[in-house]
Amino acid sequence: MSEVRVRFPPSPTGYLHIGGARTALYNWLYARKHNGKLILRIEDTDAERSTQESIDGILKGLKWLGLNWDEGPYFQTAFTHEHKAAAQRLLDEGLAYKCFCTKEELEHKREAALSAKRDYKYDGSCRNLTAEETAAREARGLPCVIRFKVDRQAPGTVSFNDHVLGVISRTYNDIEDFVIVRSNGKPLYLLCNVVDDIRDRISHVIRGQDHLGNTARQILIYRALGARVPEFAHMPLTLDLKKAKISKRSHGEIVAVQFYQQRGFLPWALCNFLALLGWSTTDNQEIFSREELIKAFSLERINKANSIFNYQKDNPKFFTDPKAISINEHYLRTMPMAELAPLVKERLQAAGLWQDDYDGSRREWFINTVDLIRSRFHTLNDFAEMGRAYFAEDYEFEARAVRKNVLKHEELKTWLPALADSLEALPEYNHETIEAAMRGMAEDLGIKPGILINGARAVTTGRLAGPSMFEVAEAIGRERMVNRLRHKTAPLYEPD
RNA sequence: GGCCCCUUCGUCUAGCGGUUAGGACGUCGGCCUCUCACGCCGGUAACACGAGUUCGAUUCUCGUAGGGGUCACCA
Repeated sequence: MSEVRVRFPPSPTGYLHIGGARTALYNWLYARKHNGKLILRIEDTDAERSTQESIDGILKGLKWLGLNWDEGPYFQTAFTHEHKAAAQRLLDEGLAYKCFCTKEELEHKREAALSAKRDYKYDGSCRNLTAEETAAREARGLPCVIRFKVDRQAPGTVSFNDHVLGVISRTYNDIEDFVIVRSNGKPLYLLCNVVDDIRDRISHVIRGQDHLGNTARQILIYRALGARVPEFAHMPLTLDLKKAKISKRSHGEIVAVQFYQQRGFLPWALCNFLALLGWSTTDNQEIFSREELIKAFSLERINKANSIFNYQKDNPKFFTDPKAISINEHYLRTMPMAELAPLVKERLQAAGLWQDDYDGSRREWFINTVDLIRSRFHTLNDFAEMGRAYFAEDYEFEARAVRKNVLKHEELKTWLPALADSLEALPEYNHETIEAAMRGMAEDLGIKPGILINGARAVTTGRLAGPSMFEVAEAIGRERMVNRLRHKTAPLYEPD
């Protein structure tokens, strides 16, 4: 079996979105699984819309996701001469012809056909022009496009065995003589893409089902060019809740890979989620390490039906597909601390909360603290936001926490500073002695321990909920705890 | 409209003639408990419809309906 070579060919007209990322992921998985190569090719033939910014964004997105490529990025515009040469060759061999019909004429015919509810296809007006007629028109300086000549005689249908969908066929009659080169001399996507895939020796074309309609025409080009036709696998599309294809234009940042990076997603968690959007295993495994996923992946297990990206706009709890969040949470609380620590570090640095000794003398404290708080976090950003009180003194107080756990008990104004005294006096300061102190004090006061514990939590972390208060107190440290209980309690009782 | 593809819980899906139709996420209830989360236990919830084939259809065939894609001198 020949080498597996797949490609990801984004057109740089915007950011990398999750649909594109998923296509890249599937190609990447297939390449890795078969020890093949992934080629990155930037299809920048549309000079109008292509931007350097977009190219940078796409490359950055792929790198962040960890989808490394083996060749490229190649740029389609660098091979324009090849595309033109291919068109010329088709022309020379009589497999394509020049068409002098104007855009206006065609537009007119198209509209007429449409309004008459007829199917429109190019009528082949210029197909049978003699060499002399063609030459005469060229001599008059008439602009022309080059059309591929679809052979309507032979077999009748063009078909291929799609790795996802099975046998797909289309009759020649349904295929019009399509344009491969514009009147300004620029070759079109259909041609460029094939020429590039031939040059890059692509063995498997794994792309979205939105390309299904291109495939038959492209196969015709492969054949006309005498090239081997690659294998095809058309992935289902991802739609929104209203079943519309997701797009940058209509869905904005929610579909941008960069958005997930900003919101504190773990790159592999996103990959894992994307892999599951349209692909599964028989045993229903859902959490995969890189190696596991590469091993388990196969084109044949890709679902035929489109899948829905399940997100509700303006839902603060689920700012994206709940499943994506849940997978992210899973990794967040189970991944090795050695891998998580640097990621948290980045976020703390960005928030100005990082201190260098977290990497040095206080490394153990840092690791333990992150480990302590991670189980109720959803994203990396939470460490700097919900977890701010562990790393800074200027944390905010949740209104509900203050109302429910502080203001409700006027006496806490004196109890909590008293608790500070007792913590300060402890001969040993650890979660066990802290627990004994707090419970003991509650008993002495004849109150439920929860009142003291929850009050302490609200004052020292600003939050209604969190990990075991005794461990929190240990993590925050005696000095800071005592200080917070003494000085941050009373002000909460003062009206704004 | 033509052509092509698709159709199992709200969502992602398992299933490849005989299952109490399974799992995950969400949701609901419970346990745990200093709160919340984690974790654990349990509940809710699906084969689009109609014919056929068959002893038997979620599964095979054909229709119908619905959804999607595509019909450019965009990629």
